[in-house]
Amino acid sequence: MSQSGFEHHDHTVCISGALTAAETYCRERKLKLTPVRRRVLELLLNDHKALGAYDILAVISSEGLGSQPPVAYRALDFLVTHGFVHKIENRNAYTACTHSGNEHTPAFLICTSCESVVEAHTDPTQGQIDQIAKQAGFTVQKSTIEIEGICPNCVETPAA
Amino acid sequence: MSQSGFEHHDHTVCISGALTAAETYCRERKLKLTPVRRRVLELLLNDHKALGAYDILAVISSEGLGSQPPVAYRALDFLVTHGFVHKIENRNAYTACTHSGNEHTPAFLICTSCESVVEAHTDPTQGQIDQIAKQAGFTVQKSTIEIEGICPNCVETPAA
DNA sequence: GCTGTGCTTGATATAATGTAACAGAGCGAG
DNA sequence: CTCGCTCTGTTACATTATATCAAGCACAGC
Repeated sequence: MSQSGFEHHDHTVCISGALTAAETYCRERKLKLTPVRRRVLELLLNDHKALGAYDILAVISSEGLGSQPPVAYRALDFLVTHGFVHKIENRNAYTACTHSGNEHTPAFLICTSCESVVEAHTDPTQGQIDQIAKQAGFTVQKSTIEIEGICPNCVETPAA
Repeated sequence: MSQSGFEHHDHTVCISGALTAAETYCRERKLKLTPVRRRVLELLLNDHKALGAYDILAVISSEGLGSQPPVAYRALDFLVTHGFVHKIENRNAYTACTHSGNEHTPAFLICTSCESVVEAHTDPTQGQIDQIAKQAGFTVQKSTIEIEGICPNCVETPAA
């Protein structure tokens, strides 16, 4: 992984790293990374895009892992709750967390051309948001930061 | 209006100000602030909360202004396109813009207790987001910033 | 005044996204 | 071995959003 997140990288490392991190995390807390849950996480790790719940359902269903919407939504709930996956609100879609394990305030860069999603990070104690909240006497529980635009790859060669 | 946005204020001024601003804007550009569109804007101005499209539809329908979903969605599209209304993605709901007319990068403070929504503002040239985007070579088109938490009124008296 | 053009609305149907609720399966603790 | 827990299977439904085509309406130009 590099600084920007849009560069080429050894993606098999991305996947296996995140999977083993998830396995470790679950083992430590006696959570069950069941076949459905694991498979959904794998699917989302497969590339840095956001998949809709029904896209995911279509795949796991074709693999005999459950064919009804609740199966997909339950797996996603689990993965989101434990921080393995984030929901991209403005797409109604889900993407694997690329910083598993850490507490974080993610900010997503979403390319409107190739639909790549990169998870960046803000320092919550540094930003304007925190200032604004403080000034307003507002206690922050959760931040959703989603930035749409054109990624460096698509500036050069649209829809890479 | 004050700095934080959660204080009491003369809300009739809020409403009439935003409405006349919208009227002026439309007159200048020969846009049509038709009865449905105007009424939807009014509804959203009525209080600083986010309303779902079907909440809005229920009201306008009861007033004889159109009873099918596309009526509400079209009015909302118009209002969003021209910046009179913003969509709150994590609620699938809509709220009136309280800074009509200005180009802006809004950040929403959403109280999970009373569901109030306050529109704050970031300086896009100042924040971490801009830095992150620059570093990644990412061209920003649109930002979605939604902060959930507890507003100052609800800290004192829950669910005010 | 007519007429054509473009935008707005009306209306039907359907797609996409998300949940409630309950029954059954599997597994570990006692 | 059985109780209790979590996870899964399944049915049914709720909510959010859009595609499509027909009809109205206003204004520009003739």
